[in-house]
Amino acid sequence: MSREESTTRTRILKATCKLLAAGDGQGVRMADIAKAAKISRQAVYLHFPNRAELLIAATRHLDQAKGIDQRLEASRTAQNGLVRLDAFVEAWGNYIPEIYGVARALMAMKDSDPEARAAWNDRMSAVREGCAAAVDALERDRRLTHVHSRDESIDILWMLLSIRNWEHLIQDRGWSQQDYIDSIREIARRVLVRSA
Amino acid sequence: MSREESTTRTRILKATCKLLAAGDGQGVRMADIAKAAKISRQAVYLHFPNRAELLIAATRHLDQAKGIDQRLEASRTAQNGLVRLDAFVEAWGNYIPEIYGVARALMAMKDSDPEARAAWNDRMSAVREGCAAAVDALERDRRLTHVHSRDESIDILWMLLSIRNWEHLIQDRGWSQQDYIDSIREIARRVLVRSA
DNA sequence: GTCTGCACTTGACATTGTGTCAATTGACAT
DNA sequence: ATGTCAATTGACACAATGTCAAGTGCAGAC
Repeated sequence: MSREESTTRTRILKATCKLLAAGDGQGVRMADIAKAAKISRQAVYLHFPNRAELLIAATRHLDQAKGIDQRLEASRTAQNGLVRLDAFVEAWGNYIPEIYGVARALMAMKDSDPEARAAWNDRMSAVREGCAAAVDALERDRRLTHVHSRDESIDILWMLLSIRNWEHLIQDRGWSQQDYIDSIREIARRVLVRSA
Repeated sequence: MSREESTTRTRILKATCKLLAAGDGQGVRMADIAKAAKISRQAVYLHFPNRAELLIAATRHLDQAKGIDQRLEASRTAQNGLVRLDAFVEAWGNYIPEIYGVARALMAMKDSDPEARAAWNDRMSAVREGCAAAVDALERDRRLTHVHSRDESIDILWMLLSIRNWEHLIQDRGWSQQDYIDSIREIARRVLVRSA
């Protein structure tokens, strides 16, 4: 939200996010986006070279608009590793539904477009950093189970928090967001944390 | 393998599986499959009405050729719930790499084709039944943690064993198959099993 | 032997969606 | 007035899927 600069570029990005969030999913074409932004299809190409770049820009736009960085940053202020783990699970887990539409489109594109793949991996590595920070905080408190190594623990937490897992439970199995958060938090604790 | 009936239909299915397993991934078109099966592109359409049905038939073909049913059945003979859980994790987890290529193509198609989606869900519900059997066996032994309900436990095990999670760890993070199996087994135990 | 049916081939074509190109319009700034 | 810049319009190239119609070659029946 922040600035109300309604440049054509941001109108396109907003339209893209809106259509993808609506969840019709597959059926979002360049022409649909143009129509939603009330410009011609060709005008979209004046701002974005192709569909992949548009989707990438849309995720960045969304990340900024939703303030994901600040939200994840919040978990950094936690006093100890356990609280930090919980806070991170909650912050990211509650962020997923807000970006799912766009994320889904980008995930699909990543199979065919190397640029999209790179952008996606970049985005995911940011999440992984959060996982690493949480794991390291546990380690510092000597509360990390050493069934797995540090790096393995990070990968496991990252896997648990993947958008695909959210999709599995919420979309495919009909879980509520609250049940999802509660379960993932519990699983993360059981797998990563040992009793004091 | 079983029968060496080299009908055109099975030649097409074998070619499809082979190309998809090769992992080039996105770049498998109907024309590629036809060429690999040494027939004309149009002949493929004499046997399968469209790409979606071909992919669906290919997964069925692969499931049968690899004997997935027997392999999963093996875990049913386990004496107790814990052994059964381990056996199921191992059987399914080791099956994933053998079908990943075809599964990936079908997963991609499921976003756009309702038939593919239905076929995929059907396939996945078979895996879920295995998860349910393992959870129920634990329940019978009074070894199931009751942090989650029975149904939630099933969904969680199913989520842990999802192909996407295998993809995350093996493809994206470079884990070995052995590390993957060991970790998932360990996580499943920690989440589902309580000490005797 | 020829006829018939069947599996397959050949080549053309429709369709959908992406991306490109060139000519034009309209507004605004100087 | 003129130049510039964003956007429009319409035409087109390109993949890839899927459809259609005519033709080929071969095996089995009579």
